[in-house]
Amino acid sequence: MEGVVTIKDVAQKAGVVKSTVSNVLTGRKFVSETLKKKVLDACRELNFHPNFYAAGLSGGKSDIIALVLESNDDVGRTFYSELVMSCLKQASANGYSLLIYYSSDNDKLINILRQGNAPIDGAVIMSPCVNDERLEQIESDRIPCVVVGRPENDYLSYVDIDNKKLVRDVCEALNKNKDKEIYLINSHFDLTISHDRQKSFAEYCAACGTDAQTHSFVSKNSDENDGYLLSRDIVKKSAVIITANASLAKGVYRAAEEKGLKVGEDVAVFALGRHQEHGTFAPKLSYAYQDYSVLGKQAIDLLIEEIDNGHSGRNVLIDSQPTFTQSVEKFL
Amino acid sequence: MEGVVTIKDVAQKAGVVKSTVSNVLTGRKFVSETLKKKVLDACRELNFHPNFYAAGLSGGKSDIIALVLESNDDVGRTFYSELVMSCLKQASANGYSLLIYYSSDNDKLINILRQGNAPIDGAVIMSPCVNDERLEQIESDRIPCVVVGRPENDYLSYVDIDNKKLVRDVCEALNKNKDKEIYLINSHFDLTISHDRQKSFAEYCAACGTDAQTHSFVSKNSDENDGYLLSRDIVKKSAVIITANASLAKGVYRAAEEKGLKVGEDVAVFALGRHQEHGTFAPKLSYAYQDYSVLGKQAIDLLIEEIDNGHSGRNVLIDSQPTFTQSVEKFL
DNA sequence: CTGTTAGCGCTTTCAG
DNA sequence: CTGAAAGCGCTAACAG
Repeated sequence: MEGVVTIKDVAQKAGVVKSTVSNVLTGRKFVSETLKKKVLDACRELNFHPNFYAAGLSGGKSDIIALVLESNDDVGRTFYSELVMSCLKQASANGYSLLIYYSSDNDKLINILRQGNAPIDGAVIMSPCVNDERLEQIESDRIPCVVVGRPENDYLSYVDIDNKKLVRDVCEALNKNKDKEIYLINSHFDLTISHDRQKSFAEYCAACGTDAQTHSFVSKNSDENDGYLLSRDIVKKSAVIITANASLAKGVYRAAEEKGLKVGEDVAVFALGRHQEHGTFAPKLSYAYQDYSVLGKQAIDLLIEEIDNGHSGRNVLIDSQPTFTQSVEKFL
Repeated sequence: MEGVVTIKDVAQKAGVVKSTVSNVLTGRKFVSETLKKKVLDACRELNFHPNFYAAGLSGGKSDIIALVLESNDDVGRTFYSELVMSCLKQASANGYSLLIYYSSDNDKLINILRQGNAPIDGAVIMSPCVNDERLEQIESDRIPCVVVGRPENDYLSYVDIDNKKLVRDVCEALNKNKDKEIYLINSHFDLTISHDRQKSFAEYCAACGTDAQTHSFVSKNSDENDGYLLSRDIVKKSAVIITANASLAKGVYRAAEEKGLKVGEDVAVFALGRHQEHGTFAPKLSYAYQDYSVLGKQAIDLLIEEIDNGHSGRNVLIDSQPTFTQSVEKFL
């Protein structure tokens, strides 16, 4: 009784033929109750478990979802770990295991997405991985994919923070009477997130009769120094400065201090992206919390939908709740 | 040029036969440089990528490591997430992807470990999953496995905190002059960790001439109430009470307060297991930090060793550094 | 409703 | 050193 137990053994034991066993197991074809029971009993007695590779080779599902992460960016552990854990939880809740690819080899990462190259039914991809034309090449025999963060390509579904709404909300909240000078210090334009924010900001400016051109800036490194340099000339009484992240905001604080302006009182500062504390801010920085748990969960849900029903073209935008604290206190 | 590109296509293009391509790709047999180049070129031109399932079916490696978690216990997210992230990092560093199974179906979890039932070269298993005789059944055709935490079975390698050393160190540190009454409030004996701690404590008692029997207790629920009930009769001046976890310690604090005893001064309290803040303790609780990052990393290392060289029977014990603070202040 | 047959794409004998 | 053929275990046509 040694060696691997195959459906052939089960078939013999149950007194049927291989395909009947297969039909019982996959449930794709009707089999009489009597035979079904015989087969199931035989499976149990022989302790049969189907071979994963063989099933996959002949077109079965793997019940595995991939999470594709690029390991180049150091974007902090807590960030990834929240996404990973929420994907894991949601995938498991739906009967899937989670296979995590974490590599800096973009080529390798992309090849995973081809049909049959990896034991997966679909993949959730962290945005940076897909800024690549090669993805387009394999469009034909690609497995279902969902991207976290809006990708440049328009043929992939995605889940993202609703950045446009966020920017609009923040602008409106901090410039209720449209009597303030409002500015956006954006991150580099390689990121689609920057485009979305810029666009929304421009729309807001248009509605206010403000010149968006002179009121928005693109930062190269998105760091404190950039924030300082770009805000130096614009910080003034009654200015609202919205930055792409907390580091840039830090620079704005410095510029304000240099001019003897009080953040929260003379000038409002708000960071659009902020996940955890990046150092301390006095007065406390207002920001929008990026909830990667929700992103992960929604991505898995959307992916499973695509696995089951094919590409829907549906995308999911998630509301990001701005937290208004000391740094905008007098502007609310 | 459509459809899936197989080695057959590559062979045709390169003007050789299938097996030659295979030999070049797997490198298991010598092939002349000229042909090798031809084949490799053909692969590149056709953008060939081997089919994962087919390779697996014929005995190839998957370069995937499984992490098997049981989802029954609510043992806090931070706990698992540290383990997951460290395994992910270490696996990736060695060219492996990490496939996470997170289920409450112990049966399903165990079947994964059979050869060919899942696309994995080996598995890291969180301890609770393996307390099961069924594992023994599949001993013959099981993939390489490493357990985090000492399993009951002696045929699996494992990585664990060195609990024996920890208990000994703590006992010695808090009872330098052997003039204190020292107690152990252990967790339930289903856990091998409790056995290890008990054993070490008994050894220490023997060396001190203390009766271990009357100085150690088994808690059923390992919660605050258990800690309170079990310690009520033993808290007294100059008592050292070591608990299995922070919840039990909380109960000891309560018992001490009830008797008007000061923790850290009249009575020492130390928690062997503690990963993060479980509420606040005043005075601050002394405890041993369980570093799951190290456990994960070591588990992966050991597993890869087994995948490469077969079962070594080697286990890894990790030092846990006790942190002595206010709750044992006057006992040091 | 059940049984036969032909592959899935790859590795691996075993002859040339 | 290279080529033909067998088969891994399963599913999916198709014929009974």
